[in-house]
Amino acid sequence: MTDSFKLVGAVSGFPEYLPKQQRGFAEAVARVQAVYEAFGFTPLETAAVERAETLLAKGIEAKEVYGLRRMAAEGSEGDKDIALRFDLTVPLARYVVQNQNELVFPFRRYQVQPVWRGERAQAGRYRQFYQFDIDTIGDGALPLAADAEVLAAGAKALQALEVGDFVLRVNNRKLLAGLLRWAGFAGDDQTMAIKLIDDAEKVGWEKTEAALAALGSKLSGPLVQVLRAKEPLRVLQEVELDEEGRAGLTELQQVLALAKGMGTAETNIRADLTIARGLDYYTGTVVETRLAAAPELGSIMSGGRYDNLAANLGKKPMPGVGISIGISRLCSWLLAQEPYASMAASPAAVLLACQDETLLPHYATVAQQLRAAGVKLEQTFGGKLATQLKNADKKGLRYALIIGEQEAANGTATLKDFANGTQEVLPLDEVAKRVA
RNA sequence: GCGACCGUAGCUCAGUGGUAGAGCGCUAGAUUGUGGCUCUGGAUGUCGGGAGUUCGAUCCUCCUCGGUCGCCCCA
Repeated sequence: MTDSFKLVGAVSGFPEYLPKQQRGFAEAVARVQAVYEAFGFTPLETAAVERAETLLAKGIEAKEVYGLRRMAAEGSEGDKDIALRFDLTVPLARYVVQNQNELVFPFRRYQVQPVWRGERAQAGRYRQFYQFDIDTIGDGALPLAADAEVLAAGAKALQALEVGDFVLRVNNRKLLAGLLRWAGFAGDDQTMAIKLIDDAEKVGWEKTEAALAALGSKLSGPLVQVLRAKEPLRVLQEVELDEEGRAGLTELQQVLALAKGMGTAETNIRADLTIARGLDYYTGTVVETRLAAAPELGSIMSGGRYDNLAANLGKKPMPGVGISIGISRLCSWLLAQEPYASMAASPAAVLLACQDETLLPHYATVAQQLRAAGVKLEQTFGGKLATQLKNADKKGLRYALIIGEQEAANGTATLKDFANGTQEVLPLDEVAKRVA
């Protein structure tokens, strides 16, 4: 150990995995990726940083955004307008506007990258975390079917992850706005009311109803009844909505019907008028998702329709719709579940042990032959055999190959199976077949 | 950014105003080419850092740094 640098702990809120967990995370990512590619979403990565101006354009709180500068930057010396992205949607909007002549619309992309937020770290809440997003961006117009498609793809992704029961709770901002106007909220009061509704599950509906009344609604009681109704779409027939509200209702009904038509199970999706979403760029469909097995995680997949996000950056309207899986937070629970929990720390299936260091040239040949035959094989180069085997078992390798003087001389190997403790001596060219 | 709690072995933690312990892990052996189980032995600590009180502080006080949880916000 050198003393040429000072070793200090990892920074809180910037999680790092152990090998086994990292493989679990990679597995989760691969499963989601496979689903999204089946829908034709194409992979994309964007830069970790954006211009601060771009990030802050949408009324995001500046205190949550990390700025970037060189340690020794002086005065007006560059880089001070650069900041780390806090989500993947805003960078996507910028990317699409910038490359609109090269892209084919509607543009479907998936993106799994870290984002950064300047908050205090807590359980399942990090300052650096991965999001796994899909979005579809239209050129001028984007049909409602695109909303349904991202919901259906997201639901399939969660199934592929084997998260158990879950529900996509879908609402529509236009409908919610109409409903709030019906209840007497307009302008800033409407924004406040949305925040109150967003908080309701945490603080309780009684308090929320009182707060809504205090905010000036004569209809806070009926409003809460409608919001919480078991079958909100039926109850809404009784409410006299304005034109925008009715349009939102129609959109919501269509999106649900289309998503089900695209294969989303009846039990995995439903209308929920209490879903509001904090971010103010949503204009239509909004969705949050909760796991039955882990409700404490909150929403692990959320998103919605934003008709104007890209319009701020370019001239043409570029409506988009997308959902984001909070895969770091999800994994804080998921990696303790099967099949992730019993995942091996090593990707290798076979340990080629070193029984005798003078045989290393022979081992090298054997290793190459087995890898060429498709065997994932890890080698040790010395040490006690017992320790080699112990470590291989601990890392989750299924087999060990032991080759001593005698085996080397007659072209065989002892194959040990950790799963049941058995072992047998085999000709080398049968080993690959046996461990396949 | 605000509030509460916590910092003792690699990890999880116990403990006392008289300079420290358990479990797990690590390691050696029982078991001379063989892991997981069992048994026996061994190593490991600036008791987070600094200052103060005291004959003496890991323990009491203050400051500081770090962590956890809650609020805000959200994945």
